[in-house]
Amino acid sequence: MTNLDILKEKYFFMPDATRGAVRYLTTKQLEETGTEAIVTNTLHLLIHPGPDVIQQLGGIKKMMGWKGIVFTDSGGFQLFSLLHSKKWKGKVSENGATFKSPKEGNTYELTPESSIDIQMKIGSDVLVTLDDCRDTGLSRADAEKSVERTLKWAVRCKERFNNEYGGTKKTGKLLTCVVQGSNYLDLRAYCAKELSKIGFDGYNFGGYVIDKDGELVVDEMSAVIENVPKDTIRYAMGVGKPEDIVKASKIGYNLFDTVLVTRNARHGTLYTSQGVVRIKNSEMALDQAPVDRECNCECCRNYTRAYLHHMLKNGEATALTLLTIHNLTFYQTLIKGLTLL
RNA sequence: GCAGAGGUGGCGGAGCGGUCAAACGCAUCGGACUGUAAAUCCGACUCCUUCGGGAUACACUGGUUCAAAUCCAGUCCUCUGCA
Repeated sequence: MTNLDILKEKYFFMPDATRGAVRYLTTKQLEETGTEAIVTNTLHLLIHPGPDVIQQLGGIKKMMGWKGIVFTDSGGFQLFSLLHSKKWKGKVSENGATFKSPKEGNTYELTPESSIDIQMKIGSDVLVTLDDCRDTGLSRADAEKSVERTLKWAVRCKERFNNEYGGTKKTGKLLTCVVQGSNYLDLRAYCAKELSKIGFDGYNFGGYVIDKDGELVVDEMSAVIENVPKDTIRYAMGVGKPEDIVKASKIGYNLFDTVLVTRNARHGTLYTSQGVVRIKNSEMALDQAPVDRECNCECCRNYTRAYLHHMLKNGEATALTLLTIHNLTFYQTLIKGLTLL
């Protein structure tokens, strides 16, 4: 059994392996970036390949050949981004959500209980309670509703985890919750306190982490940290740009994930010790330097900016792999350099 | 050499009298991306501009018209059938 207590003792950056794979990386390449934990997604894995299939295959870790830590995000964020925004057909109610997958048309139900069941079948190490995630700029009334629902669902998740599976004692797994409250500091504090009364292994900052100007919502994040027990996981979900991870770490968060690392790599925005480098820009065409002179990843050890520029602009998938390796290595190096804990 | 089709912005390709600085695609040049429906999306792409506009533009040269990428004549090129 993996020693999960380490999650409370140091900083981690988790790349998103939404469907059970960090896009364009093999599990070996993923390990070589210094990654120790990943996040997979309950809702995506529910649809494909389905929790029963994963269970029959021995769980996500066996499927992936991954020896590190696996988080499962509960699907709360997807209920927001796909259902509330009406990109998918479905509805969210007090009991949970029902929705149709747009490709196959199958109907699914995601409730606090089923979310836990699915996460158990996936075989994750750290589960996340289903939450009612909303957009920023929410009205007070809607924010209150979201908090109340998130609290009720958290209770139901914990009961399911304990009653059905025997909790951490029996499973060795951890259960973390999500704090909502939008931009209302008192609601954030209230939600954090109430969740603390219930008791979880970790308290995750949920909702949107940047405001409309792209600034990290540090006040909201602080309001949560101040009302949560010490010696727990403090996961800033969706954070963020390198400078925002540094900011969040100073507030007291120790665990991060963001799609920016891998998505931006694919889109040609690279993080380096000298700042952002846009590899697709024309000035890179003859640049024989590595992406980052201070980086020792496979990409920077072996390839020039010019070569990567050429490959990415011309659709060679190898570039997506190499650039993802670089960005993720940069993040893991950054996270290992954080020393406040 | 007869017959037919055609020459449009970096390329492909619409338009066939005015609302055309010219659809759409590609290429090019920027930008965005924050618990991933994303190898995606957005913008720019003749020149100048005090951002209101202004000046040149649809092979070339003339012409018809208030008005031409669009109609007419000639010139130069290209492609396809027949010899």
